[in-house]
Amino acid sequence: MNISTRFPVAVHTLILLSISQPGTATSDMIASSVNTNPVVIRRITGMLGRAGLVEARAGIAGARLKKPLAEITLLEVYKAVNAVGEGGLFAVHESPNPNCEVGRNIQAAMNPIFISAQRAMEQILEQTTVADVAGDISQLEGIVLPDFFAPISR
Amino acid sequence: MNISTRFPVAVHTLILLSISQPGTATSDMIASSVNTNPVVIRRITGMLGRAGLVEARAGIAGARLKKPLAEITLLEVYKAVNAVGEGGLFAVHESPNPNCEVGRNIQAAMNPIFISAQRAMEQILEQTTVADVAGDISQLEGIVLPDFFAPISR
DNA sequence: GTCTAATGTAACTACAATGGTTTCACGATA
DNA sequence: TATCGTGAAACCATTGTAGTTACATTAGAC
Repeated sequence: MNISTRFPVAVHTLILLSISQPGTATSDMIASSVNTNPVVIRRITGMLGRAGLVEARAGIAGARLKKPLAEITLLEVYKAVNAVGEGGLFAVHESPNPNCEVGRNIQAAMNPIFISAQRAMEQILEQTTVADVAGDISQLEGIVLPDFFAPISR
Repeated sequence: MNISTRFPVAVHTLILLSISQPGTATSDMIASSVNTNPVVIRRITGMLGRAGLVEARAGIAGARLKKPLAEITLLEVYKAVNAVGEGGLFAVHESPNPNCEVGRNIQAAMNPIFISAQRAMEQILEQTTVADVAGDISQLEGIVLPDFFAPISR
């Protein structure tokens, strides 16, 4: 499995909110840029709102940023939209056999590794702000990229 | 979402294979230590076999390790069981609007960050071998852990 | 005050991945 | 030959995601 697209969509949304004139970035407009349904956008702005990153009120067109993009790290966005569920990035197999030497210790032995692996990933996200991503977009604008739509490879 | 339990189950399985007398670690026996169904174990040993980590043949009880645990990194196991699917750890929202300045660049701007975040996580897994986990289990054995079954917290 | 537009939210659907289960053919060995 | 174990297919329940419809509520324009 992979991490929810809510995360990149939320970043996309925040950038649109920052570069749009107040009141113009409606969920309809954002949805057409993201290429999804307006309700999906509202769900995400709702989560961003509960995390204190934006302020959106019923009836008022367009959400408002509560912080400049330079003060919003990707990690904050990732956590705001609950990009990885409860229990962390790695799942563990529940209730292994306590009568087996391996079964009764495997979780305690692996948990620290899972935690540090997840933390290493999140630290990268913490080092980048949404403003950095927006800056990259400015730089990219007008430049032809040969592998523009290339999927993430490992 | 989170990473498949196939990963910890595969590590569990490899450790059992290494400490068991040849021919005794059947999928039934492993399943009872993991607390799952034997077919689930066979699915995983099949993937480990295709990755060259174990050798399992129909009719012969118990798979055989093809490498000592000290030469198997957690990253190899993680890749063997396809712990994160195709396209990488992070999903991207497909086909954003190419007529929007943000839409047509968001993927190119975020991909490098996604790749390095994923790589940071995988590097942690690469630094640990299955033998390290088995060693931790030996050390833990007999020691009472207060939060033994504590879930991963973030 | 009324109308329009936009949001928040609930409910439903389709889809994919996971993990559990049953079943059966086939190989190995006593 | 009988038994045991594996490989593989098929099926199912559960879960998370994303898309969609529908509707109540609110703000602002007229």
